[in-house]
Amino acid sequence: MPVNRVLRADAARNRSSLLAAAAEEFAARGIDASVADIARRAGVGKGTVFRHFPTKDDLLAAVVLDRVDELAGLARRLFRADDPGAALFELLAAAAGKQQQLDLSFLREAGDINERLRAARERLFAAIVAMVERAQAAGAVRADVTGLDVILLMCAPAHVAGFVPTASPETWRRYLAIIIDGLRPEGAHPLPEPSP
Amino acid sequence: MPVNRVLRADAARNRSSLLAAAAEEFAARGIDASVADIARRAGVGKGTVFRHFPTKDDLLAAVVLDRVDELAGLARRLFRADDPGAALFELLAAAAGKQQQLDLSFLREAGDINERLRAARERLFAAIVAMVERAQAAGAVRADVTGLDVILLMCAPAHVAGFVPTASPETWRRYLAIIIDGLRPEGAHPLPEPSP
Amino acid sequence: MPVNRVLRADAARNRSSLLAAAAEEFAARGIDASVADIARRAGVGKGTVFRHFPTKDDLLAAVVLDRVDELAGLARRLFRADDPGAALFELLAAAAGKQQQLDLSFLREAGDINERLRAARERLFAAIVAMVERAQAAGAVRADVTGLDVILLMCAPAHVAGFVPTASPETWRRYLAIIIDGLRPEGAHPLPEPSP
Amino acid sequence: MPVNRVLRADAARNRSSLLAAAAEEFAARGIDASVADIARRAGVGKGTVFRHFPTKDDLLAAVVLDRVDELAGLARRLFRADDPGAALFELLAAAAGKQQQLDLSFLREAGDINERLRAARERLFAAIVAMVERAQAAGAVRADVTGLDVILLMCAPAHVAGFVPTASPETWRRYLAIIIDGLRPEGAHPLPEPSP
DNA sequence: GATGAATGAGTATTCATTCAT
DNA sequence: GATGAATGAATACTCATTCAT
Repeated sequence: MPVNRVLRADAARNRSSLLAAAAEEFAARGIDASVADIARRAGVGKGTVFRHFPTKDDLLAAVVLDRVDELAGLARRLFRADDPGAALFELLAAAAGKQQQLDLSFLREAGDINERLRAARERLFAAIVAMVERAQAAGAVRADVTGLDVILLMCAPAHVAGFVPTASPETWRRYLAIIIDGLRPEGAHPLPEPSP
Repeated sequence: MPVNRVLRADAARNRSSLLAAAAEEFAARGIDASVADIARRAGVGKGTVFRHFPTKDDLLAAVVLDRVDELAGLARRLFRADDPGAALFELLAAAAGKQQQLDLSFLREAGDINERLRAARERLFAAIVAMVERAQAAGAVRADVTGLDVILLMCAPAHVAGFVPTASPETWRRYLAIIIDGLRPEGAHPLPEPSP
Repeated sequence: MPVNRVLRADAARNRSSLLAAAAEEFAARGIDASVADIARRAGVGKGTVFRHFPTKDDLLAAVVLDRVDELAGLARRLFRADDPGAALFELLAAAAGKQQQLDLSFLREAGDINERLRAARERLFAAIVAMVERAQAAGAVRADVTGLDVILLMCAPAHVAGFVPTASPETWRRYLAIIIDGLRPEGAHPLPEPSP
Repeated sequence: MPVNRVLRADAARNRSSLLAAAAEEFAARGIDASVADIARRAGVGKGTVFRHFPTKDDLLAAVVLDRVDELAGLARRLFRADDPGAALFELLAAAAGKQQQLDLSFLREAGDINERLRAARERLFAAIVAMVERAQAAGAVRADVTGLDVILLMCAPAHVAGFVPTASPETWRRYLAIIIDGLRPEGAHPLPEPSP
C-alpha cells in the first residue's frame, strides 16, 4: 500500500505537469500542438501521456475542464455578490482571460465529449444564465438578451484580440468593454433574430 | 481563339468548382481541410487542384481574396452613402455574412501571403478606417474606437454564432447588433487598454 | 496529299526539336528530366511529345539511338583507316565525348528496350569488336582484352569526369588517355577475372 | 541501464537492417530508391526509417559514411605498408569493391551534405593523395597523375562492371587491373588536359 | 495533328497511438 | 508504472500519361 501511495504521488505529479504543459502548448500552437511536444515540455515520455489520457482529445478536454471548473467556482462565489452587473462582468472578464490562454471554442463540440466536461460545462452555463437574469433584474443588462447570448459573446474578446499577436496581452479587455457596453440597457436597439 | 476559349471554359468551370469546394471545406474543417477532400468535393482529381493553385496556401488565399475583393467593392460603393453610420453597419453585416462561410481570421497572417491578397486586404482595411472616421464625424460611432477595433470586432459575430451550428444561419445578425450597440456613442463607458 | 506533306514536314521538325531538347535536358538533369521541361524546351505541347514517343523511355531510347547510330557510322568509316590503333582510340574518344552529353549507361538495360535501339547497339558493338581485334593484330592493344572490355571501359571517362562538374568539359580526355595506356601492350600485367 | 540496453539492442538491430537494406536498394535502384521500399526490405515500418534518419538524404549519407569510414580506416593502416605501390592498389581495390555495393558517386555532391560525411570524405581523400605521392616517389605510379585523378578513376571499375549484371561479382577486378596498368609509369603517354 | 487540362499513382514526411522492454 | 521505439494512416505535392477540344 505505501508503495502504491508513492506511485500515486508520482502519477499525480505527472498528471499535473501534463495538464500544465498541454495548456501551454495548446495555447501556443493551437489544437495542432503535438503530443510529443507536450510530453517533452512536461518532462515525461510520450507513453505516459497516453496512460493518463487515452486520447489527445481527452487531454484537451481535461485542460478545458480545468478552466471550466475554475470559472464555475468563480461563478458560484460571484453569484452572491452585491452588484449583480459588476459580478457578471467580472465573470466575463475571467472567462475571456482564460480563453486568452486556450480557445474555449472547443466548448461547442458537444457531441463526443468527455462526460465530466459536459457536466462541468452545464454547471457553468447554468451559473451564467442565473447571473444574467439577476443582472437583468437589477437593470444592469438589457432585457432582450439571454444567458446563451452572453455565453457566446464572452468568447469573442479573446478571439478578436488574438488577431493581433503583437498587441498587449490585455487587449481583450478593450473588446470585452465594448461588448459589455452593447449588453447594457442604455441605447439598446431592438435585436434581429431570436436567441439560438 | 475559339478552341482556346472552349478549353478555358472547362478550366474556368473547374476553377470555380474548386473555389466553391475549398470555401466550403475550409469553412467546415478549418485551415486543416485536406486538398484531397476539396478535390473530391469539387469533383476533380487532386492534380487539378495543383494545376490551378500551386499550393494549398494559394488556394486558401484565392478563396479569401474572393471574399475580400467583394467586401472592398461594397465598401467603395457604400463610402458615398448618405448615412455614414448605416453605411458602416451595412458593411459590417456584409463582412460578418461572408465569414459565416469562411473564417477570415486568415487575414491576420500577414507574413508570406499572396501579394494580391495583401493588397486587397490593405484596400479593404483603408476603406473601413475611412468609413469609421466618417461615421464618428457624423456621431454614429463612439469617438474612442479606431478603425482597427472595428475591423477586429467585425470578425466576432460569425465566430460566436458558429458555436451553435443548429441555430439559424442568420444568427450572427443578432450578435452583430449587440456589438454595434456597443460601438455607438450612447451609453459608452471609457475603454481600458489602447487600441492595438 | 500535299497537305499531308506539309503536316509531315511539321511533324518532322517537331520530332527533331524534341530529340534535341531531350538530349539537352537528359544531359543536364539526368534520366529524371521531366517531359514537361523537354516539351517546353522544344517549344511544343506536352501532348506532342507523346504523339511522337509513346513513352518517356521511348524518347530516351530515341536519343540514345541517335548517338549510337552516329558512333556506328563513325566506326564504319574508321574501320578502313590505316592505323588500327589510332582508329580505335579515335572511336573511343568519340564515344566518350558523346557520353559527356548523355550517359550511355542506358545501353545496359537490354531487357525491354526498343528493337531498333538493340539492333543499332549490336551493330556498334560488332564494329568495336572488329576494331579491337584489328588493333590487337597490329600490336596497338594488349592481347588479353576483349572487345567487350573495351566497350565497357569506354564508358568510364565521361562517368568519372562527371564527378567534377566545375572542371573543363574536356576533362574526360585525360581519363580516356590513362585508360588507353592501360589497354596498350607495353607494361601490361596479367588480368584477373575473365572477360564477362 | 540493462533495460535501456535491451531497447537499444532492438533499435540497433533495426538501424543496421535499415542501413543494409538502404545500401542494397540504393545500389539496385540508384538514388531514386524509395523510402517505402527500403523500409519494406528492412522489414520495418516507414516511420521507423524516419525515426533513425530524419531525412532520406541522411539515410543515404549514413550508408555512404559507413563505406567511407571503412576505407579511411584501411587507408590509415595501409599508409605504413612496405610497398607503397601495392598499398595504393590494395586501397583502390577495396574502394572499388565497396562501390560494387553502392555507387559512391554521391561523394561528388559537396553542397548540403552531412557534416560528418564531408569530414570523413576529406580524411579519405587526404589519405589517398598522400598514398599516391608516396607511390609516385617509389616509382610505382606515373608522375603526371594527381591524387584526384586516382580518386576519380577508382570509381570506374564498379561503374563499368555494373553494366554486365550477369557477370561474376568480381569482374570489377579486371577493369581495375587495366586502369592500374594505365597508372603505371611504364609505357605512359603524355596526358592531355590538366587534372581538375 | 497539336495543345494543355485533367488524372491519379507515387513520394517524402508527420504524428497519434500501440506495445515490448 | 514509465519509456520511447515502432507503426501506418494521412498529407501536400510531382509527374508520366490520357483525352477533350
